[in-house]
Amino acid sequence: MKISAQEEYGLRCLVQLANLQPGESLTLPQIAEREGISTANAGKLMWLLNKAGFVHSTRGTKGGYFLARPASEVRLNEVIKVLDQDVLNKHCESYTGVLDSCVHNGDCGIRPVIVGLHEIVENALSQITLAQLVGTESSVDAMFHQIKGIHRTLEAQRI
Amino acid sequence: MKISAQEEYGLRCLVQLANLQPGESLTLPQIAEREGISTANAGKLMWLLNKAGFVHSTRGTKGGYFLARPASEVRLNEVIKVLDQDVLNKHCESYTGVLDSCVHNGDCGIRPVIVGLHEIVENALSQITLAQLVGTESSVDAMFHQIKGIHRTLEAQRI
DNA sequence: GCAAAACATTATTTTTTTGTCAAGATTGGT
DNA sequence: ACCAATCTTGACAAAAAAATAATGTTTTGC
Repeated sequence: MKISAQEEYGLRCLVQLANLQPGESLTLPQIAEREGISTANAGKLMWLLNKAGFVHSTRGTKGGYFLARPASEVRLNEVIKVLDQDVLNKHCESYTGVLDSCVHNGDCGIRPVIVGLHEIVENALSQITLAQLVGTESSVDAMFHQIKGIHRTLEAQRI
Repeated sequence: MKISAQEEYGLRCLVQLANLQPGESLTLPQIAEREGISTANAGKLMWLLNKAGFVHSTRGTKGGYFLARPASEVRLNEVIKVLDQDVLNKHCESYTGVLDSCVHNGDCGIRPVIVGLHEIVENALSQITLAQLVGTESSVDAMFHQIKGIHRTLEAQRI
């Protein structure tokens, strides 16, 4: 179970733009160099993010990329959704009524697990905005710490 | 972000064994047929699970696979860990001190996100046992429902 | 003891995912 | 107008993951 390379590096590139001052922008070579990936690869990621409306780009000599929306209004679950098909795969889409051809219709014991994980991850990511990832001091650690504490509580109650 | 095919089908095969009565076992062709995968593929999954000590197998005409431990003592995070390398990838292993070659050392804004998701998913899976997945009525839905409710509470508090 | 049924293990092929290349299009500066 | 820097986009190559094939080993029943 993992974050795909596209998801991870796409998100990293966005964070770079979130760290810019108003009016600044970054070129593809600049972005690529900082992430240790090729310019071509960065280009594809930025193209996805551009198409989805997260960034704007200008061509020409003084061109580059910059955020299309304030960092505080960009939630991570939306970003991830664009960089890959979905936050979690849903092999059992019949659970949500989309697909009926799954061999596990009827008695699929693990379907609730897959769907439940999907919603937990989506929920956690939806609570994080790009703005929380700028600079070195992030408020993300605190949030995850609190969520983990709650999980421990659940466990103690033997749900 | 997704569960790999190996993780999903391996877990499904285990659930099949968890649904057996004491003394019963299932052959590879039986397991494969119920999951809609090839016998060879099921064989590899069961080999992994066997090597990790989750199942036992007997050869010969009356052979087959059965659980090596009570279903109530098998937690899903352990199963997933065996079927893939880890519950979530850790591109930034320098965070835990394992790898220092990551280009993002020093100012990696998304590292807490990756590590935090890792722990959330691991934590959720550790609360589910194979026993909770037998039959049609599972207690997993209820657990996830409660966790999701807590996430909503967090959101309301604007963590 | 022999044959059939079943698991064990390694190698190969296929598919999917990632990453790269190259040609085109747009802008800014001179 | 031209050139250089930049983004855009489709085709292609490499790597990883998944699935299959093939060969070997063990056990049961006769």
